[in-house]
Amino acid sequence: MTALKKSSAGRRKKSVAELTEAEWEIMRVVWDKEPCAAGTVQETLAASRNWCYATVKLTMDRMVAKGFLEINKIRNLQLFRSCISEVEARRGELRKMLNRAFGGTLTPMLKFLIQHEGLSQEEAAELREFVKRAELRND
Amino acid sequence: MTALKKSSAGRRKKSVAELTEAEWEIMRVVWDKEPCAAGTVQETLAASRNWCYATVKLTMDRMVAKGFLEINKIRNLQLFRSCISEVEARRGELRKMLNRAFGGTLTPMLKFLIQHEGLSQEEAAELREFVKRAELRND
DNA sequence: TTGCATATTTGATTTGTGTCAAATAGTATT
DNA sequence: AATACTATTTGACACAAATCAAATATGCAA
Repeated sequence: MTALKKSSAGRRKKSVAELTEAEWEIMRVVWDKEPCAAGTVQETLAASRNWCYATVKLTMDRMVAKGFLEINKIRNLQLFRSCISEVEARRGELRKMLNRAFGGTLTPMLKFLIQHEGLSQEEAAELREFVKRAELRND
Repeated sequence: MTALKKSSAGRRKKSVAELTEAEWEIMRVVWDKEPCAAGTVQETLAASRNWCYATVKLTMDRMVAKGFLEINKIRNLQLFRSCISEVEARRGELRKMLNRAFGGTLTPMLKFLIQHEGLSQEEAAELREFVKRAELRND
């Protein structure tokens, strides 16, 4: 069936996180700089997104409520850090996509990639390399 | 870089569609039964989603506004048909996921699959088969 | 202790999605 | 034409996300 592994032995709380686009942007900065203040995130994103401080801060507060971030307060300063890993976030995104567009299993997506997304020879070779390595690991 | 092919020669209008979950559900029925009436879609989905007719109809009307569906009217009956293919919708979903979670390129995702999603030996073999076939086609 | 300079919180607005109930309109049947 | 259906349209409402401007609070420096 080539489905994504649903759940293995030791299950973490909610390993399938679903972030919005804005949340992804913020998370990337947090993963990179945590622990960090909202102002730091806002400044870091200033180049690409013209968000004012209040916007970033409020969004981050909401992310705390959702369990994506947590705050560690030092005097008047709130330092944020992530509660979900990039792996979990990626897994969530991937799973959502697979469920929506490919019936939840991997095989149809791979087929799609090859049939419709024009995997070039080099890309295909690269993919094959990955597969080989995966097989070795599983031996 | 193993990026998704951005755009080839003959470009259709907007081949990167982004559907909501509800829209996906409706689209699946439309692709399967088009041309079809809103009532048909509502009835078909009745088993899984308890939506009343007006909900489905309004959502479909909004999808027309977005260019996902079109209406062909016969007397008092509106027959809907899709304006985007399943391939386009899948591509949109895939691209969105790649952009958000993997920097927009395929390679990191494949790596992720193998490293974190536990591709089994059979799955890996299956994948390798696909790759091989893809290579043959590209020769 | 008086203020400036941050950091934080609040209150609001806008937009989009999900969801209907109710009002209309059109067709078909007596 | 009057009735009974079915299809369509309209007018909400709730909620979540994105987005700020403005009001507050706090800490440091003169």
